[in-house]
Amino acid sequence: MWKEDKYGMHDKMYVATDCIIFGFDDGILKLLVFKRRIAPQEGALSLIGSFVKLDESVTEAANRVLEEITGLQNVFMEELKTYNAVERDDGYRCISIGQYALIRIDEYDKNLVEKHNAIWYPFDELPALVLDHDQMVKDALARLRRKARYQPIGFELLPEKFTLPQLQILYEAIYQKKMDSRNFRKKVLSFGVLIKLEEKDKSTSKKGAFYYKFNHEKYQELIAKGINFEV
Amino acid sequence: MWKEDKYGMHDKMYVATDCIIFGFDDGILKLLVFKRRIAPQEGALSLIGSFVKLDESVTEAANRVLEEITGLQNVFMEELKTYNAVERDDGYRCISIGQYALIRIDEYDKNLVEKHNAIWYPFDELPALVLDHDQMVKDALARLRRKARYQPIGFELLPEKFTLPQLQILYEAIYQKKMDSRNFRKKVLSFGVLIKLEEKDKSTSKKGAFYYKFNHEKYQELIAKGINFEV
DNA sequence: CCAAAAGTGTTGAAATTACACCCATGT
DNA sequence: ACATGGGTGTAATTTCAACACTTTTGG
Repeated sequence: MWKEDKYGMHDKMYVATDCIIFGFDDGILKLLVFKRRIAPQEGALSLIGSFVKLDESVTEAANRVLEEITGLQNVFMEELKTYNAVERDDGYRCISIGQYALIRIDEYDKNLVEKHNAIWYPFDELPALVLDHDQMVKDALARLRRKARYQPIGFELLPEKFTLPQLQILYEAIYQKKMDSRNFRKKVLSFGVLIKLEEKDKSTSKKGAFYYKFNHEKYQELIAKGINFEV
Repeated sequence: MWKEDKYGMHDKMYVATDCIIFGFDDGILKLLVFKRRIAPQEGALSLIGSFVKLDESVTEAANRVLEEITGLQNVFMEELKTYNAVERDDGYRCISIGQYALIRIDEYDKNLVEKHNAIWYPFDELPALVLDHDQMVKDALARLRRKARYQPIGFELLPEKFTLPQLQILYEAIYQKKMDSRNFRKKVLSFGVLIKLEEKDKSTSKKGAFYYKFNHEKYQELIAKGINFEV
């Protein structure tokens, strides 16, 4: 099943990956969690995860579960850190690699999510999760906040077309503080990675707000030059 | 040997950790690498690492090898990322967790280092390393640069007592660029986490430079308040 | 007395913050 | 006509970057 094992004298263990899946909906940051249907811990909430198989990388494993549950591919996902305490899992020695993902909540497949007993929870209503998953969520949120300072990853959480008020609300949700709309616009537009569209979103006001989209090419250029995207 | 294994149907693999060990000596950033004494790849250079045992955490494993080779405990060490490509190691499926460490090069145990066939290499003379260890070094350096921007980890590389010119040379080595000494001092001192000592270091000039030490308590206070240490 | 490194202030530019009103439109 | 959210500019403050000379002292 696998090639010769030259390290036979050493210990092997399970390697798992757990996904901290962020979404943004209705002005609120949400997390996709999973309600166990079977014992042990039936009904308990956990992150979505999987054991890593011998013939897949950790990233592949995470993408596999993510697609199973949301139907989405090519989601923004990044390694957070490993959770490797000896006693973290009472099944057997198992380390888990936390990965956080940002998904566009308008794109995921509702049926799949329901079928897998997964639920979007607003962050501030999040109940306790199994094992060390609470810590993972805490770490992921801290990472998201830090990361959003120097890379415009906020866009990963928004639909293809979004308005500046939406973007601002997202950043306010991430940082948990109000921002000044004039300064926010000035800053965001100064990066030069937003393309203003003709179309307006009239769903939240009479006047309507212009849609923008993210200019990925321009962004790559700037990253290459080492530009700082702090908001 | 271990409690009941409830996950028997899943794959197990080796988990290793590799340490990217930074030192600072003679105004130069250096890396501690290890020359293999036995086949395969006799004479090849690699990072210092170990398999993780069932009864130790990854951090414990890394501290274990680090102490074995340098004699040091309580070294600054932090997880970098995992290296988990399916084919990264030709021995067997094995993921490695990279950890980078900063050590005070005046404190390590020279005899131990020699005994283990380890060598301090200046960064810009570093030859190729085995497996994906080159990538690990590259990632670690990038992380060090980023991290040094918002946390004063530079101090971890210096002796207990250090002078401002030394500190500046270190930062210049990390960022590979000259800095203005007036601006550098102004900035560093403005953080308020340095304590000026009476004593002077006369080893590099007739006039002598005042020693400083790092105020850990004050630093913790500031971290708690969320202060930014960008240099 | 002089070479060599340590130490020190000021000024202009740039970035950041604070702040308040008009606009467009569906009802 | 009015309520609602969208959109805009300016002035004060703070931060950052550039810049050159004096001090100390061992040899």
